[in-house]
Amino acid sequence: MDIQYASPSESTQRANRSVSTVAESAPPFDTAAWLAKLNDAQREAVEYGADTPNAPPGALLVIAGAGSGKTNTLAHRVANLVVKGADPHRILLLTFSRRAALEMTRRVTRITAAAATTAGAGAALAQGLTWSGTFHSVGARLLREYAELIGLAPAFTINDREDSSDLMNLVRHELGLSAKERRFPAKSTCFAIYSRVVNTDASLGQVLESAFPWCREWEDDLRRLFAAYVDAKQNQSVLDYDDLLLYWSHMAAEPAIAADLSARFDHVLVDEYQDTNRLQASILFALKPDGRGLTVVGDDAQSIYSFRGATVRNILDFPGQFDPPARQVTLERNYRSTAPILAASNAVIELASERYTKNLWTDKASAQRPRLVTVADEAAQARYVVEQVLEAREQGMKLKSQAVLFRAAHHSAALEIELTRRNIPFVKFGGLKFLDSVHVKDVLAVLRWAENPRDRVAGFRVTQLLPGVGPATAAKLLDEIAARAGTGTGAGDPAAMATTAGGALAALAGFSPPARAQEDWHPFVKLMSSVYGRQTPWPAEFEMVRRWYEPHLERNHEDAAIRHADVLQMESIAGTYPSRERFLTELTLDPPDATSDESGVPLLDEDYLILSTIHSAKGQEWRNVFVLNGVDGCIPSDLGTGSDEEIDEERRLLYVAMTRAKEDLHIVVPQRFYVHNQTHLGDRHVWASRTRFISTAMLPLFDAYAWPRVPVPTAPSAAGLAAAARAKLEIGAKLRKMWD
DNA sequence: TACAGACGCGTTTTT
DNA sequence: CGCGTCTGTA
Repeated sequence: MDIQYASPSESTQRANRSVSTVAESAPPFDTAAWLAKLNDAQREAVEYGADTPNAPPGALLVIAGAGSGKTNTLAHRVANLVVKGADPHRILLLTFSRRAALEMTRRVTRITAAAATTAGAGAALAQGLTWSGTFHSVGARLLREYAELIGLAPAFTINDREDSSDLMNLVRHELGLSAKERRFPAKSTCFAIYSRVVNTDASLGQVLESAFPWCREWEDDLRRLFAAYVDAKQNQSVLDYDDLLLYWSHMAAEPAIAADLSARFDHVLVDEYQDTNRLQASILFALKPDGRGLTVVGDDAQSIYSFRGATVRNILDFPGQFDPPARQVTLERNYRSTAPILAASNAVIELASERYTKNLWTDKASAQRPRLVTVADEAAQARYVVEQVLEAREQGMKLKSQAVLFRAAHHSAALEIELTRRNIPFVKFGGLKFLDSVHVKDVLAVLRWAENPRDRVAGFRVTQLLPGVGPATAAKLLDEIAARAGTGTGAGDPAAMATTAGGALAALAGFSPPARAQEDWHPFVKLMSSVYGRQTPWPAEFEMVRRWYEPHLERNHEDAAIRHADVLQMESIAGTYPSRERFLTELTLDPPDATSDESGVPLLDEDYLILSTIHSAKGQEWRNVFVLNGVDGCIPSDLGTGSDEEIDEERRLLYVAMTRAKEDLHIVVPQRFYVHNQTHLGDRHVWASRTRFISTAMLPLFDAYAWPRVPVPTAPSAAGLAAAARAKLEIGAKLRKMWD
């Protein structure tokens, strides 16, 4: 989808033609040339309001279909604003992931560099693009800046989902909710409910009704639990993901801060707007109430994050939020995929019950229709993919240009085994994270506790690493620390934090540990006193923590060696961050999202195949794409067929997967696959049928065949059939005899 | 109170 | 199958 720069002769012509539109005072940029290769709609999106970059007009909505050059257009818009005189420090660019943010910065740099008469100017301009990141990471940064104004400790630590569930669990125990006669919802369910209430701006009752009907009976207890959970977070100076948005939103609504906050940014640009939720929208409206300088880009056909509270209404209702309504530009020309791939993708999305954008078009002709490949089972599916991938590589297509996509992380298990067996390097995106393993979490917990002695979840975890210390002892110790270190309210200044650390340390040193922990207690106190007192500079501190952790790792895990390698890897990552706080924050907000087989992450310059969940594949593209398990039960997932909305989201998911392909698309349909423990009967296989999203009427759009291609079977002879029937009878009789 | 082992339950996608 | 929770024992 990259839009190439115009050849010199072409750009000169275009430049001459539009030179009259460029103001006399235009900076030394070949302005027209670098916009020449954009199509009309893209150019409209890029140039809207750019002539008055410091007094921007009302909001802009760009509906950008898959492969329509969305990233490129947004990057050009940012570059153009900067070129026209906008201050890059005052541009806020919100993207979906850290990866997307980096990509955007890279492109803006390249574009401005290409446009600038001197390359140095372009680089300098883009380096000024300092406010670029996810909602959560930008929120964290702003909150640290304004922390003292809003009664937050600037050294707050951030809980990831696991940590948040753990805290929810601690609170649940304290309230005695775990000892109910009827089973109370699990900690992760409680947290999911809480998170949904926060993100969708709905009441607890509504959320329970619509998304967790089986928990309705617990509404009162849940409300009590959530209140206590919020208290606990505040006492411990801990924020969860949702708080980063929630505090930001409330801060932006506070008149005293709102003016300052919104005056900081002349332009706010948001990518993937279809996947934002109510809370995020409220932040935007608070930042730019009249819409001036606000640009959002997205595609309602690619909305796939409603499970996270995202609502497609955000993008659909966006224009009407402002008076006059937002300007709307639609990008419908696809630069990525061939016409047959696009035709099939369009057909899939066309059957959605609600659609808003028009069909995409392209002029990339190709004779190759997308393939719909039927294979016997998951093993055959893995073999098919491997063979096709290798064949494509033989013909010069790098592994990196090929990707295998799937609905759920575990769908790639069989393939991963086959790839490992055949020594094909791969990197997997999505699914279990590096950070989810216990040993990594253990080490991080020590660092988090060091950063914030009031962080109860961290302390709880760390203390129990010692032999002979369980939940009861840990709780006792943490109570003493809390008593001596005070609560988090009103905290914030370094002196208070020092008091907290001092109190925590005194409690640790004065604690009489259980007999079994005697020996380990002193080294433990020594470690904590060093980290609390910041006696060891970062990143040497990490090494110290690691050395302390090693014997505990050894004792608690059979496979300590493998885990130890992970810890060492983390240590090298730690070295690239300037401080403990930055390391912790960024690791929590932007965890490394790729895992690979045990041989370790391939070096960046090596060639490797991409495996990815469809969700993680968003925004990416490859020449050759395989979609695994194109069967009902996987796409759509069995778990996502409750309502029409859910089914539509599953359909969009398939659409997103298909539109990642540039040249060749394979949808693989195993006829049989195993379902684990779905019934009391244990594992069993089920006969699968093609995904409902590819109807029989759509089959002509595909090249449908079975693999391996078998020769047309010859009819068995009558004599042969008779013999076979006889054999079957005899075997049956033998088996029955075993039990006579 | 800690911990090992039994048991039973659910099981997607992610900042 | 893998995880979390429960039970029994030291």
